[in-house]
Amino acid sequence: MLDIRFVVDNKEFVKEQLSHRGGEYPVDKAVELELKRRAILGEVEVLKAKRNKESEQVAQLKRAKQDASSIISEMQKVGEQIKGFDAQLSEIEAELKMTMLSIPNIPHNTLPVGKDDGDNQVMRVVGEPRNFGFEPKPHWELGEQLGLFDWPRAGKITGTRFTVYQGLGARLERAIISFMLDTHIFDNSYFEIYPPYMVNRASMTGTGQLPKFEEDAFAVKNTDYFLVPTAEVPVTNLHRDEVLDGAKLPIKYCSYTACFRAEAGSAGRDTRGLIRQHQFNKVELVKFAHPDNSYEELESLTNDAEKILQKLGLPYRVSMLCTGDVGFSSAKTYDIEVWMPSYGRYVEISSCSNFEDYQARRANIRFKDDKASKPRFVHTLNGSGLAVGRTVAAILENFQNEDGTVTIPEALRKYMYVDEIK
RNA sequence: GGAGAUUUACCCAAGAGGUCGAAGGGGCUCCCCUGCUAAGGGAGUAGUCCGGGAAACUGGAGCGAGGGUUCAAAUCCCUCAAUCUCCGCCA
Repeated sequence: MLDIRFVVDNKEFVKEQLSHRGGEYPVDKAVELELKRRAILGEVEVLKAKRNKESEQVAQLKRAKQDASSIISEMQKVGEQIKGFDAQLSEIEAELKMTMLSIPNIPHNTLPVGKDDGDNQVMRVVGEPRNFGFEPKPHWELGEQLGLFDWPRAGKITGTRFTVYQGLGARLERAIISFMLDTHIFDNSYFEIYPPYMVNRASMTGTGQLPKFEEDAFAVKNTDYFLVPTAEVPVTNLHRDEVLDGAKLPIKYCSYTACFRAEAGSAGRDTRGLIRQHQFNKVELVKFAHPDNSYEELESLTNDAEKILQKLGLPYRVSMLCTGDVGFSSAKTYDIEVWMPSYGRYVEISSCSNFEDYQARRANIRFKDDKASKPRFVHTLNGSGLAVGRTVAAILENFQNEDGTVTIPEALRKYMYVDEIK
């Protein structure tokens, strides 16, 4: 969430910046509520100060065994007034909070102004799509022929958009998870976290999935828990309501989890293969950074994620999302897209974002440079490093051979114990 | 799932409806004292959030969380959460 004081003091600027996202946001309403809140707060606090003083008088009179009934009856009336103001205040504060939660982050000024993904800016293209010299197969066909996946039975035991991996398919998925984690731990110096797959409502709100996007999440019946849509949620919330030591920033975490998404708005899209699933694996990178250098940290986080594709030898490109395409909580996002022959285009495999203090304010994650200084909000960043299922798809498709076999990239062989899938 | 206990500041911990933003330890910071160390003596040590103010300063909130009772709540009542012990069940 944005800083309400900043919004009050810079209302027109905020509205102008948010207009680049397209869409309407209740900035005026938030400002109005905040001003009302301050006015009532001023009144009620005068009354409370009076009550505190007079109650002190009562205590003294009682100790001296004197009569205090006139003050008490007067304070009864004051108490009623306070109660009325407090009720108004909590109503306004609740409404203000909901309003602020529905206002997205201000896009960073380096973003191209644009409407949708057509206006994103390609930063670099690495590697070249291979010239096959034969008709390449999509990964779902290869996977079926090689016995890596069992979608009919996945449908039977669970439903659509779920996958049963088996044999070398299961091993490939597991190998990629280990390879990604090891790269980030040993090459890139991240600290590994293995969190719960369910989180409570406060965590989902802290990172911005709630209240606006509740229909995208799976809720666990008879509880107030949600299945994690990404490790970003549990890992970022590790430090919710904490004050971190500024000297320890940046804190760098990597985390493997399964991820669960309802894909509510995606009916009919990517129905075949591994691209869009209700349950998928992902290795996530999360950073808690100092505001002074969070944009450098965004560059290095993106490079860390790219390193996976480089080591695997997969062709990819990196784009900066435009103002109309950047996510709700993000100030700046780079998408990393891998070449997917069956789609004949690049497909998103990682999304690396700097949320600045937007998430940190929601989740109340602060730091102090030293003991004497005031706590400030950290900048939070995250990015996939990478989505595992889509990596499996990319490997199968990009490294397939004419005879239907798939060559395992060098970097994965020590995790796979075989050089090819046949 | 059942029963009981606990939750107070950096840590441990005392706390009666009014004198409590909170005794007492420990730790930490500074000072004194001894050749150094150990020991001893003294002083300091509530952070945080929301207001007002140019500032000095000042008002309010804050004892696990949220409600309630009361002129007044760490203290009484209710709901919830976490931790511990025992029982049950289980990988």
